[in-house]
Amino acid sequence: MSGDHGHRDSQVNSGSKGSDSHKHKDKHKDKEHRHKDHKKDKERERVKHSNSEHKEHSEKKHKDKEKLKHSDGSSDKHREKHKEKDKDKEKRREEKIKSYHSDKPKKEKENGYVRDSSPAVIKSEPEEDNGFYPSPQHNKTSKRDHDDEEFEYKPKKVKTEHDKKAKKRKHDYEDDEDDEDIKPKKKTKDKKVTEGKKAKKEEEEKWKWWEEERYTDGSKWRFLEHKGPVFAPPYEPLPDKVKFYYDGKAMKLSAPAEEVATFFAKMLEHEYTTKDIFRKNFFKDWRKEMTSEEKSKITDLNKCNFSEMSEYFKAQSEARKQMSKEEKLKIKEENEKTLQEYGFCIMDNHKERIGNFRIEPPGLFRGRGDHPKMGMLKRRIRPEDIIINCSKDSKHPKPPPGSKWKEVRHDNKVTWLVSWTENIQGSIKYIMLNPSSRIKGEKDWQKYETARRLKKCVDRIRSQYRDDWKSKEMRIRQRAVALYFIDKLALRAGNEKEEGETADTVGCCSLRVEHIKLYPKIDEQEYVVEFDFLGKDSIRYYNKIPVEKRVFKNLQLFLENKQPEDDLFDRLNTSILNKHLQELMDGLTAKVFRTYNASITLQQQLKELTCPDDSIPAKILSYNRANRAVAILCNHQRAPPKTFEKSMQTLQTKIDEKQNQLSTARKQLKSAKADHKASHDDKSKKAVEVKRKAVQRIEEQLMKLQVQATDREENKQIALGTSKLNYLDPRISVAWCKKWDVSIEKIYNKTQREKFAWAIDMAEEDYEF
DNA sequence: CATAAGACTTAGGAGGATCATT
DNA sequence: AATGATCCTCCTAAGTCTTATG
Repeated sequence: MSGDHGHRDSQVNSGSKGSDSHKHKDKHKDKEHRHKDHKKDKERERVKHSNSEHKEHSEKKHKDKEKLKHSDGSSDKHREKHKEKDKDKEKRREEKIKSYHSDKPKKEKENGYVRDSSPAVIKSEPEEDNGFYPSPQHNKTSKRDHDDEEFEYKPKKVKTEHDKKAKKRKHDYEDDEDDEDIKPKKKTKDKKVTEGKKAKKEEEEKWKWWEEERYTDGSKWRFLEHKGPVFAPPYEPLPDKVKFYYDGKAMKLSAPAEEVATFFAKMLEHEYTTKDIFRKNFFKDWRKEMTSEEKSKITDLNKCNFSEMSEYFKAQSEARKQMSKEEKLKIKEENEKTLQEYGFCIMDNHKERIGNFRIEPPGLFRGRGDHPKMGMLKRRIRPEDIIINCSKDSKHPKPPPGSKWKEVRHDNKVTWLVSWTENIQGSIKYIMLNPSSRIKGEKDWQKYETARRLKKCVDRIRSQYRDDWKSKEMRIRQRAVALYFIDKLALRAGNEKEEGETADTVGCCSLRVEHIKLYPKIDEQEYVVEFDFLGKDSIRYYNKIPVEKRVFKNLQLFLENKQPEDDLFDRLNTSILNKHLQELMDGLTAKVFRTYNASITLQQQLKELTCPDDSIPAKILSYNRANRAVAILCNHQRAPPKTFEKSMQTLQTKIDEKQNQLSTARKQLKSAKADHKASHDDKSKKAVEVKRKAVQRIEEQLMKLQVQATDREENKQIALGTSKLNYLDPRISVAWCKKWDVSIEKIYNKTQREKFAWAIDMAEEDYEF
C-alpha cells in the first residue's frame, strides 16, 4: 500500500499536482468531527513534560555526519550537518508537593500462575442461582501448560475451593528476573474489618479466579454452556393511519420497504440524514427492499415525506416516558427475566455474565466521521446467520422454532459464544463475556503485567531507538522515529486501512506528509512538530511539540520529494514495527506503550498531586486531575455536554450566593464576638460558637462548590472513562485509595468495581506499577 | 512474503436511570 | 412531584494484533 502513494490528487490540500486519486479529498472539512480548540494542547504539554519517564536526555554533541542510504540504494544526499547541543527545551512544571512516599519499589506478584482445574461446585456470582443450568460433570483436566510470557515464574498450586483459608492465601510468585530481591511477604490480609458483615459475606462468595491457575495450552475453557442470543424483535408494521407520502401523495408501503423507511424516519432529526452520502446509500439500499411497483414509483428521496412516521415515533417515545409506575416496573421485570435467562453462561463451573447477549437490531449504519458507508442498511440477523460456540457435552442452545443455526461448533481456543457476519464491512461480530468474567479479567491483568515488564526495559529500548535515529538504513530510522512518537506521544500503531471502505483516519505508521508540519523555530522553541490528523473514531489529534534535533532532521529527510498525501513512513508499517518490538521484549507491541505510559503517568501524577492534608473531596479532585492528565495524553475526547455553558453558569451563581452567605456569616460572627467581649456571659459565648460553626460550614460548602466547578471546567471535553477502563492499571488506583483512606466507591462505580475485582482484592497500599 | 480473515480490545455516544433541586 | 443535571449501561463502531492462506 505504501508503494503507490506517489502521485495522488492533492488539489484540495495543496493545489499541487492533480491526478488520479480522490482518496483524500475533503478531509478535515467535516464540521462534525470535533475540532477541539487548542487550549488543551497547553495542558497536554504540561502533562507530558512533567512525566519524568519521558524526559529526553539532553544530548551531548553528536556530530552525525554519516551518510544515510535509502535501502533501495538511492543516494546519500541526506546528511545531517549541524552540531548540536540539543537542549531539553521542556520546561518542567514546578514541583508540587513532594512525595510523602518512601518510594521504595516493592515487589509485586505477577500473574503467572497456572490454573489447577480441579472441578468445583458451580459458584453463582450473581446472587441467585436459579438452577437453570445443569452442572457440568467433567472438567477433570489437570494441569494446563503455559502459553505466555509468564513462564519464568514458578507455578504454584492454588486450590479452587473458596473456604476462608483458601482466600487468605496469596498467590505469591515472585518474578526472579530482575534486580529487586526482597519479597515483601504479604502478610495475610491485615486490612481492617470495617465492612459490614453482610458485605463481607457476599464478598466471600465471589469467585476469586485470580487466585487460581491459568490454562497454558492455549485453550480458553473446558466447558461452555449458554442459551444462545436474543434476537431483535420482529418488525411491527405501522398502524394504517400513519402515512408515508411520496410526491405529496399518501402511499402504503410493503412491510419490508416500510421497515427500512422507519429506520430513516427515526433518524430524521439527526443531521446524518442531511448528508449526501448518507442519503445516497440509504436510498440505494432502501430500493433493494421495495417491490417492483414501489421501485418504479419511488425514484427520488427528496420527494419522500417521512414526517408522519417521524411524529409517530416521537409520540411513542413520549408515551413511553409517561408510562405509569406499574407499567415501567413490568418492563423492568421483563428485562430482568431475559437477563437471567440469556445473560449468563456457564464456563468452567462458574456462572458468568455475558457482555452483549442481544443481537444487533437492523437499522441504518452510522459510521463515525466521514464514513463512505453511512446510511447503508444493516440487515436483520436471522438464526441462519448465527454460529454457536459451546461445549460438545453442553446442552446446546435451541434455535427459535422453525429455524436453524448456521452452525454449531465447539472451539475452545476462542472466547466467543455466538458470532455472525455483518453485512456492511463483512466483518464478524461476536457475543462474548462481560469484563468482570474470568476470561476477560485474566487478559486484562496480563496486559498490565506486560506493561510493567516494559517499564523494566524501557530505558534500554529508548536508548536503542535513539541510536537508530542515526542508522544508515532508512527503514530503521523511520522505525525509530515512529517508535519515538508512539512512546512520547502515545500514538496508536496505525494499521493500514482499506481505502474507501472506512473514514480516512490514521495512526502513527500511517501518518501522511500532510499530517505534520515542521517548524525549525517557532515561539521561542526549536524543532517543533505540529501534528494535525484524524485518529480513531475521527477524533482529531492536534499537538505542537518540540522534538529532539535528530528527530526533526530525520523528519525533514522523510519528507523529501514527497507529496502531501504520501506516507510519512514509507518504509514502515505496523507489522514491521511490531516484529521489531517483539524482538526487544517478549510480548511487546505498539499498544503496550500506550498502556505503560498511561499507567506510569497516573502513578506519578498521583504522587505529585495528592496532598496528605487535603480533604477527601480535594483528594478526589487530585485523582481526577491525574486521570485527566492521562486522558489528555491519550487524546480521549468527548463532545462538550450540550448544556455545559448553562450548567456552568448556574454553578457559578451558586458559588456567588455562597460567597455572600459567607461574608454575612462572618459579619455575624464578628458581632457575636463583640457582644461576648462586652458581656462575657454564657449566652453570648454560645452565640459565638454557633456562628463560628456556621462560618465553617459555609466555608466547606463553598470549597466543595469551587472544587466542583474547577473539575467540571477542566473536564469539559475530556473523557476520563476510556483511560480508566482500558489503560490505567487498577491496582494503582486501589493502592491510592488505601493509602489515603478514600473509599473505592469514590473512584470506581459498581460496574468498574466488578471489572477490577481482582485488583481491588490484591493491591495493597504500597503497590508500585 | 503479502493479504485476508479472525479474534479481541478500545472508543464515544445515546438514552435511560438516578440523583439533586425546587 | 416535577424538572433538570449527571451518571451509568448499553451499544456497536473502529481500532490492534494474530493467524490462516495463497
